[in-house]
Amino acid sequence: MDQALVDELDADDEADDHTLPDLPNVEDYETVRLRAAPNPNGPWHLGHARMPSVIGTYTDRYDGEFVIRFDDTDPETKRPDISAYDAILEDIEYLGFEPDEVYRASDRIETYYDHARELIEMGEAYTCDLPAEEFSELKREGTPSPNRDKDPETVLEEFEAMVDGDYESGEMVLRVKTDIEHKNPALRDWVAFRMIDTPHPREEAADYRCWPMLDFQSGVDDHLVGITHIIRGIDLQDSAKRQQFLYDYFGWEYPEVLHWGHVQIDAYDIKISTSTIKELIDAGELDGWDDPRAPTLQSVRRRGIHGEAIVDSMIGLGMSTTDVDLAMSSIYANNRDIVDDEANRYFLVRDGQEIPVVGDAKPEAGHPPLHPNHEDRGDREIPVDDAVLVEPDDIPADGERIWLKGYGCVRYENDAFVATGDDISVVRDGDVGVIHWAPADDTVSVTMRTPDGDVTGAAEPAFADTAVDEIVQFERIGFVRVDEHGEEGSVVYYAHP
RNA sequence: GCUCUGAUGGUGUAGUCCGGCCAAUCAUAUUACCCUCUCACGGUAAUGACCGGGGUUCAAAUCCCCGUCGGAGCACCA
Repeated sequence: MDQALVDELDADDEADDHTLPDLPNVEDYETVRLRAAPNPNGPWHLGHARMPSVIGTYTDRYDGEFVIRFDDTDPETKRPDISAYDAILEDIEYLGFEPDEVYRASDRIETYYDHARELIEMGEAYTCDLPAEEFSELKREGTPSPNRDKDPETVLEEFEAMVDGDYESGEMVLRVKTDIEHKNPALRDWVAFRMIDTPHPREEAADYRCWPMLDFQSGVDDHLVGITHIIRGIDLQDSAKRQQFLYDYFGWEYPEVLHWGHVQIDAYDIKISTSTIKELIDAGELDGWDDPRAPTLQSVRRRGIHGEAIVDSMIGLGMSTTDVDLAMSSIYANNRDIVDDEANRYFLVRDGQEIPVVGDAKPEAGHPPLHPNHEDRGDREIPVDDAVLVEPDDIPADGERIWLKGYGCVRYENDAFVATGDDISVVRDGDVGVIHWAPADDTVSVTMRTPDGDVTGAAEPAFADTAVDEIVQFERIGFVRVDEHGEEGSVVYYAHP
């Protein structure tokens, strides 16, 4: 490799490195450790890809470590879906990252209990049996709960009763003492543990009734697991401030923390939320998480979009705290970059109209190339017997010529194509348009599943040679992923133009 | 009501900390043209933005103030 090329590559690397801002104070830590903390309530939608994309990119940059922690501490309202744990890990793998460690909060309940006990002994937490609305009222006016001054022994006793499941849901909580007059009401004496009657779906955790809230669980874990930088959404803006009280009591250093806004994706009719998608699947309006109409990672994966294309787009969003709209066209452009060179070309005729081909100048077959930029890959062979299929919109006016790509020029006369014998110069001169086509016989029937619904068509015979999982381009239509070659025909998933 | 937080073209982003090199970067999008037996790829060009108003300054996207608009939290959700 010559020096100029090396320099150029280095320059490229550098440019890539700086698409995301540097993390703060990385030099203060031996190893940068980042975590994604998903709630496993379903497979991921497109928006979820941002966290692993950014974290994975940072871990690569700093040679750090990537931790996944399932924050599955609400068996009821955010009930985990038992199959989602693996589905999410697969989604991460699809995006091209491999977590160094995987935790489940529901495995670590005893640890949270231990820290709660410690906190109680320090006198910094109290059990509170006030109904939620009543406490909320007091909090608004900055009045402490009457339970706030209980002595630690009583608190500990009552907390152990919580742990033992002696209370019903709603009867008792453990609150962290913060500052009941804090100017930000969101920080006043927040709940650390509450009772939940519904058993956790994971067998290992099914016996617990006393569950930590996110701010407690996540705060304790981030420290214990050695997270150096926390990246999270603006919905958790106040979390760090809440958890800071905990860190102060325990004498811990709070990790660096960054926030970002929400991501919306254009181009989908469906609302991008796990629960909405789940409802649509349950109602039978979507075939599953990988339905091409679903805004999920499983869906775009099946459509042949590389995880890398998604990661690139996510990185392009940067780290701003404002809400952002991600255009699918950005993902498509990235993907086209990746697949165009490799994707061989084929013809698919949708809604084909059969038109006889006549004339002495009629070739026996068409031979379009597999790839216009790679002659070495050779040609396809499309035999023509008596007729071809073309798309209705492509049929020229009576008396006009059209070029059947890879085959030759024909004139449309009396509902038939008459071979003219013209050479390619008629196309180069701009007199004649070029269209794709298929033979009338021997085609492969194809169902193309798209985000806008299914389309059927007939593909040229050579399409049968493609492999399942291969990305090909149907000329003048777009890129598709071959999903299945079945008895009834083939199924492809449409990626993008 | 209280508390955070933000605002650069259609979209995303750089620049904002440390004012001048910013008549504002890059990508995407759209539109033309070139290339081409695809409406792909590649190439060229065009389009298009500093939320508003004051102030400080020789000089403001950048600093200050006031508005406007947006997002978030004040859950026994994550």
